[in-house]
Amino acid sequence: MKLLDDDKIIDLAELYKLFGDSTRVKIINILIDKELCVNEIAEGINATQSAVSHQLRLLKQAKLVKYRKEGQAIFYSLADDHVEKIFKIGCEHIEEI
Amino acid sequence: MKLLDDDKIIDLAELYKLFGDSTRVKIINILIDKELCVNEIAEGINATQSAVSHQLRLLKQAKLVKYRKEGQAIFYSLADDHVEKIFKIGCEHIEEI
DNA sequence: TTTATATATGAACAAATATTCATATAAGAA
DNA sequence: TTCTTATATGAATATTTGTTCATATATAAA
Repeated sequence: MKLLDDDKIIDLAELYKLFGDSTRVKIINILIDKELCVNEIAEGINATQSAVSHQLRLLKQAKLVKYRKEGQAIFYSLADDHVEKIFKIGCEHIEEI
Repeated sequence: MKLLDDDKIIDLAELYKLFGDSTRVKIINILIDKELCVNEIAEGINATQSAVSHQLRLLKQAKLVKYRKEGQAIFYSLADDHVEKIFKIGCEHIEEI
């Protein structure tokens, strides 16, 4: 295993940072296997619409979630399998401690 | 996939948070496949001994690294395969964006 | 014992960040 | 158009967090 260069290290840290907040982890968790609109997410995780929207923006920027408009609603879902994979490998780790 | 309860969500976020800082990612990266003492780590990643020591304390608390004393030196290494696994799955993700 | 080396730690400071509140934008319904 | 609903966003605030600096602890060498 070679050392990553600094740019990649920073990218990697930025990626994990997004998983490093409980509101965002809740969002990712609730989006596993389904798509939900912002309000549904907010209700589902007991957070305000604003807080969820702010966090979705970060997840969207990092391409961890994708979205689809339908009327007034905007449905969010996980962007790809990697997101769930990263989530699940973390779960495995905390189960084993 | 069921929703994790709040305690697990918090544990999970705490775990990822540790991967969400470039100094710590560098430490984890440099410890893959070998053990190093604090000074070697500090030199290897261009950080001060103090900064590295502070971060090692966090990694140690979370059991992401283990250590072994030998004379004055303290050799650190990754605690288990999970750490490298989490690291590598993150690498895969950033490679693909 | 004194000196040197390796590591850890507490306090202070600066920077990053999550939430709240108010409000803006956008889309549909009346 | 006006009203309602859904979402986004900017500013302010409070909290968290990483680094630095100084110093403490511990081990080995002289």
